[in-house]
Amino acid sequence: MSIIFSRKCEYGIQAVLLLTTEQQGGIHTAEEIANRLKIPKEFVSKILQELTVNGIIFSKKGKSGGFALAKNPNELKLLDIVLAIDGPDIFNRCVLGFPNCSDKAPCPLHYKWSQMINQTFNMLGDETMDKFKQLTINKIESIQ
Amino acid sequence: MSIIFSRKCEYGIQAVLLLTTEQQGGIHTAEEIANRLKIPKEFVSKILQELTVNGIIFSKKGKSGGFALAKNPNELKLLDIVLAIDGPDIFNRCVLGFPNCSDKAPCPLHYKWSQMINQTFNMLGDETMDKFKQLTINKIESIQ
DNA sequence: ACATAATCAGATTTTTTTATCTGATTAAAA
DNA sequence: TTTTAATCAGATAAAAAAATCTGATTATGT
Repeated sequence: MSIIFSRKCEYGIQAVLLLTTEQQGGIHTAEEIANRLKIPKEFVSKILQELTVNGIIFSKKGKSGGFALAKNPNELKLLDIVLAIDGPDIFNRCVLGFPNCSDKAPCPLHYKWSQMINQTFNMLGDETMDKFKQLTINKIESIQ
Repeated sequence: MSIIFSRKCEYGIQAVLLLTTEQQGGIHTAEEIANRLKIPKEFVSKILQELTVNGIIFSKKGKSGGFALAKNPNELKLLDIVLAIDGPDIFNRCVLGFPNCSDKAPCPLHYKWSQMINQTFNMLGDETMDKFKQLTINKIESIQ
């Protein structure tokens, strides 16, 4: 199957979106996140840890602990989440897998693709956060 | 690692591009294709078979056999190749993995993403074939 | 007709990704 | 201070994708 993001990355983005729908400081446990998104708890725990290490979210240990957004959602870009989870490969690697693809020796998709990548992966910055939140809330509800 | 296309799909696209750089009817063996693209021969053989079944390329069996483009390159779209190898999943599946994502209940990336998909996956139709061929030749040479 | 060189088909192995398990550590609440 | 409920860390298992192997079939060229 062709995929765009790894499963890990999909779950990570979903989790961040869920946290985004809450007030700043609204804290959720890994189990709660897993249940609402219907994804494996242990797996999402690992991903939440990576997001924590990379400063996208923060974690509170111990009883009544959990996870919450570290940044103001307005400053958050999709780029940051993907970088935190899967690293820079998706941006460095040629979309068709040609090893020497570059601006100077571009593959047939090179220009359109990097244009698209820039547009898409910076999107959480220029969308208004209200609209974004609303869409996300709809989505979370539609899962349940 | 986040990827865009499966490895299988990448190899398939690369192989078709290689065939595109030849005159219509120019035939190449799986081994030749594997060597020029520096990808595993047995794996690309399988992929070439799938492309054959789906009518993207045709195969000639026996001695002096091999593979060649089945269509006029002008009629060929990236979409066709991806569909032949990985099926329609990439177009049906939500980019963020939300199970109920649709036009009516869109995920935050839904609209931008489908816009991008349409632009990108139909591209081999509206690019002029000469330019496309030139880019591909550059690319193949830069690998070696 | 025979040898050769290719595709084709299916099974198997290896590697990577996804998912699970176990236990340690942390901190709040009783 | 003890119990409880959470993150954290590392090992392991299961599933999927990528790669390899073996042999059969096909058709060309000698």
